[in-house]
Amino acid sequence: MARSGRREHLIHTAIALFSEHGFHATGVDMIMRASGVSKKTMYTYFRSKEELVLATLEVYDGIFRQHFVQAVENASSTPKGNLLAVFDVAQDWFSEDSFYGCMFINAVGEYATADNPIRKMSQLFKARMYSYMRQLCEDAGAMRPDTLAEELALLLEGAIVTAQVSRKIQAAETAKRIASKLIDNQIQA
Amino acid sequence: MARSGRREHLIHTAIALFSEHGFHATGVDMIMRASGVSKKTMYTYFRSKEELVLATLEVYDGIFRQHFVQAVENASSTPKGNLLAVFDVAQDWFSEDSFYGCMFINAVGEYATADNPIRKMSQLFKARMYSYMRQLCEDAGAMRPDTLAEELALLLEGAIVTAQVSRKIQAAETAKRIASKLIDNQIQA
DNA sequence: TATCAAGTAAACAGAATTGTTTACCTAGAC
DNA sequence: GTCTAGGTAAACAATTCTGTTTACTTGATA
Repeated sequence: MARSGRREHLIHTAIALFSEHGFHATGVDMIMRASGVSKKTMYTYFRSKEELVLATLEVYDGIFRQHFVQAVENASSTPKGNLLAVFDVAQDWFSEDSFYGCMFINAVGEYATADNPIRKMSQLFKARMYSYMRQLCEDAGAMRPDTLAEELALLLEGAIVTAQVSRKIQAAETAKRIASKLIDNQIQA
Repeated sequence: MARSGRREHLIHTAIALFSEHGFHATGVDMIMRASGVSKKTMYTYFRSKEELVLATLEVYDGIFRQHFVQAVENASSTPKGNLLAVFDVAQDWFSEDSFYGCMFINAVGEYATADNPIRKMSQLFKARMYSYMRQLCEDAGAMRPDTLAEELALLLEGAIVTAQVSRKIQAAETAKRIASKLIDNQIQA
């Protein structure tokens, strides 16, 4: 098959393997064998492992946020409901068998130097998530949407890491409970 | 020198290198060269790299928590003040040049499988931090110390990751502001 | 001073890493 | 059917990784 779906297939395999085993621990051989693609083909689509990592993160950014936004919007039709739904969606995420924390947080743990493009991409992802949440805050009529979004984003990060490290799925509920108070403080019913 | 400080020296070097570069990306050669110790000596103190990683995390657990508790206790003499000081101490930590996030969170990103001893050690560290904070909550006369400690621990995790990934030192202040409300809700002045 | 434990430096081994090259195959376009 | 783009499988290269071994050095001690 001369189908160009190979690149996407490689990336989807890479998402799964990088998530589970980390970036340095996942060799290109592993990815190439798992996706049933020859090494030569892999290196025609990606000039280096770093390029593959970057492409993987970029695609995953799109997939994750699209899914996230979709799920939040499905859960509620009011802006305030959406803000709370963020944490319900998070809980569903934490409950997945293939939950290994946030891929971008993990990436920064492995590529920490300030100028590293992988690091930068992770930072960008977080900035985009913040942007989305800030918009929700604004739509919900928050008095200080910037502040509220910062707070809710921080709660989400805390829940993710707690679920990942301490295996506490209910961290999502904890975060939601706090979020609820913060939201009520800024939005009059 | 037949001094047995070599083991400690190796571990301290390892703490710095693992923090900055991650675990898989840091080879034993790097650690051994950086600490001016021959490879043979290194392998007499640690039977494998995994053993070195585990010893490093164990020592760092002690160092970090001792420093943390000390700093919190120095900052305030009242239990309630201690609870808030947690986030001031965190901000100082985030401001260090050598801040690369929480070593244990990063470790779980690289060693994710449930039964991995490195993973377990990270989980234990978080449990110990929680214990400490729970004790502070109890001492401060919180109505539900378990709940409050869970909330504050989650806020701390969120601040750590936000400071690490998004380079927002002020995440500590954001967390502190939220913490302050939660504490006041559970403790009558 | 002779001894000995503990260390260094460096070679070595074997596996695994990223990346390249070579020889072969195979489905479609013509 | 033939040609060809694009693929596979596998060998190859160069480096790096963990871990071992060997030969030499040094400092404390009896």
